[in-house]
Amino acid sequence: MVKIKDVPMFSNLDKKFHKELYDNIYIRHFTKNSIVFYEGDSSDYLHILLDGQVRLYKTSPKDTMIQLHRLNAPSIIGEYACLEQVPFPATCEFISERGTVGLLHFKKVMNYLKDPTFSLALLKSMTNKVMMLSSLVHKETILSSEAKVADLILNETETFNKIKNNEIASILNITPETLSRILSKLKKEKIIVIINNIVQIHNLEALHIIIEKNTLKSCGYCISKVKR
Amino acid sequence: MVKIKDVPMFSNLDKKFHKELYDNIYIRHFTKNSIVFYEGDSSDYLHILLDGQVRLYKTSPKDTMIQLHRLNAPSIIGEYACLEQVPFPATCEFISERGTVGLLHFKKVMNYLKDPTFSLALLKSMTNKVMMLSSLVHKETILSSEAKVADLILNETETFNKIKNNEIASILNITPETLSRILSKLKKEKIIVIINNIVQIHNLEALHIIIEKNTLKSCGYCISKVKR
DNA sequence: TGGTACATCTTTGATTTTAACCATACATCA
DNA sequence: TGATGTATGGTTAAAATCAAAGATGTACCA
Repeated sequence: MVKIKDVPMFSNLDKKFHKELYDNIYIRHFTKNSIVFYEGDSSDYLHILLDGQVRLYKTSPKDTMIQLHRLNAPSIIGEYACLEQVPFPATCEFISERGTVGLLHFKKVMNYLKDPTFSLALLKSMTNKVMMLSSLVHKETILSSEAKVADLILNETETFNKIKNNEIASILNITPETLSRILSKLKKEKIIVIINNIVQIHNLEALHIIIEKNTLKSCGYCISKVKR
Repeated sequence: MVKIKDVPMFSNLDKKFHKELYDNIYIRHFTKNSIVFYEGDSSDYLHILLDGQVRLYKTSPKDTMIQLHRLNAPSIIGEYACLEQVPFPATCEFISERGTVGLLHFKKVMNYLKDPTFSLALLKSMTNKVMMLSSLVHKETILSSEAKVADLILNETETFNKIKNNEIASILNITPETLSRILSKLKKEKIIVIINNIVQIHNLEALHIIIEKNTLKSCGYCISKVKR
C-alpha cells in the first residue's frame, strides 16, 4: 500500500504537516465491488486512493453504467466535489480485490492550500483530471463505436490484451454485442488478427483511417467497400 | 473591456507583478466568427479572454460542430493545453461582434505559479473547468434529446428565451429539426406554452420527470401514453 | 484424474429506437 | 423580395435491445 507521504500531492508538503496528516486521515478498507461513494452523495472529505483500482461511473435512466474513468493508487478522487462542496458526479466502486482509501476533511485541505507545493500538486492533479475528462468528451461525442475500438487497439494495446471483451465493452461504453461484431469485421478485413487473446495489428494505416473517418467503410482496403 | 488587473486570476497577484504583466501580455483584437485557435493547434501562450464571448467546439468527421462551452470575459481559455503543453482539444471562435484576448507566455505563467494567490486562482479556474466538463459529459452521455431540451427550459430559461432555436439546437448538439419536433410535443402535451418567444412552464413536474426518465412518454400526463 | 454441471463469455440473427439526414413547405423579418 | 429561421414528412444509419445458441471456464465430486 502507498504511504500517505508518498502520494505525490503530499510528498512535497512541508515536513511539519506529515505528523498532522497521519493523525487526521481516516483509513477505510474496501473489498471488490464495494462502493466508496454514490453519484449524488455529498461528502466533507477528500478521498485519496491509497491502494487498489476503482472505476467511476454514472448510471443512466435505463440503469446502464456509463464508465468515466478507472483510477489506480495513488490518486485523488472527487477533488472538485470536495473543493466546491458539491455532490459527486459519479459513483466510485472498487474493481481490485481489495483497496484502501484515506479520508481527509476538506477544512484541512483548505488549510494545506496555503502551502504552495500542495496547491501546485493539487493544480497538477486537476490538470490531469481535465485532460481525462477532455479525452472522455472526445471519445463520447466524436468517435463512433468502430473508432473507439480502433483507438483502443491502437493506443492501449496493453489494456485490450489484458482484460476480457466484456470489460472492454464497458470501458468503451458500448454493448458486448457491438464489440463482438466490430471485432469480427476487423478480423474479416484482415486489419487485425487475434491469437490467444492477443491482438496483432496487420494494417496499421487502416486503423488510423477508421479513427479519423469514424467508419470502417471509409478505409479503402475494405472488402465491404467493394461490395457496394 | 476588462483590465488585466481585474481578471480574477491576476487581481490578487502581488502588486510587483502588475507592471510586468502589462509589459508582457500581447493584446489581440478579434471580430465576430474569427478564430482564436483551432483544435489541434499548439501554443506557448496562455489565452485570457478580456472582452466578448467565445464558443469552444470540436469538429466531427462529418464536419458538424460539437459545441463544448461558451465563455464570457473575463476568463482563461485553454489553460490546461498551456500548462501541459499539449494541443488545444477544441476550436475557439468569437461569437460576439468584437472581442479581445490577452496572450501571456507560459514561461511567465510558470513563474507566477510561485505566487500562492496566483496558483490558487488558477486552481479555482481549473476546478471550474472540471465542473463545466463534468456537466457536459453528463449532458452528452446520459441525457436524451428530450431531456436536454427539458433541462435547458428548466435550468436555463434565460438562455432559452434570449437566443433563437437555431442557436439553442447548436448548444444542445442536436439538429434544429429535432428541437422543433420536441418543442411541438411539449406544447401539444401542454407542458409548456411559448408566447412571443418566451416560455411559460405549465407543468413543472413533467419536465422533472422527462429529465429523470429521459423520455417524454414516461411522464404520466402525456396524451401519447394514452394512445398506446 | 476425469467428468458432469453450472456459470459466465462470446457470437449471431432479428427487431427496435433515437436522432440524423434530406427535401420541401411555411413563417418571419428586414 | 430575398434571406434566414422554423415546421413537417419521409428515409436512413448506428447502435441498443431482445433472443438464443455456442464456447470457454471452473468448481465440485466420485
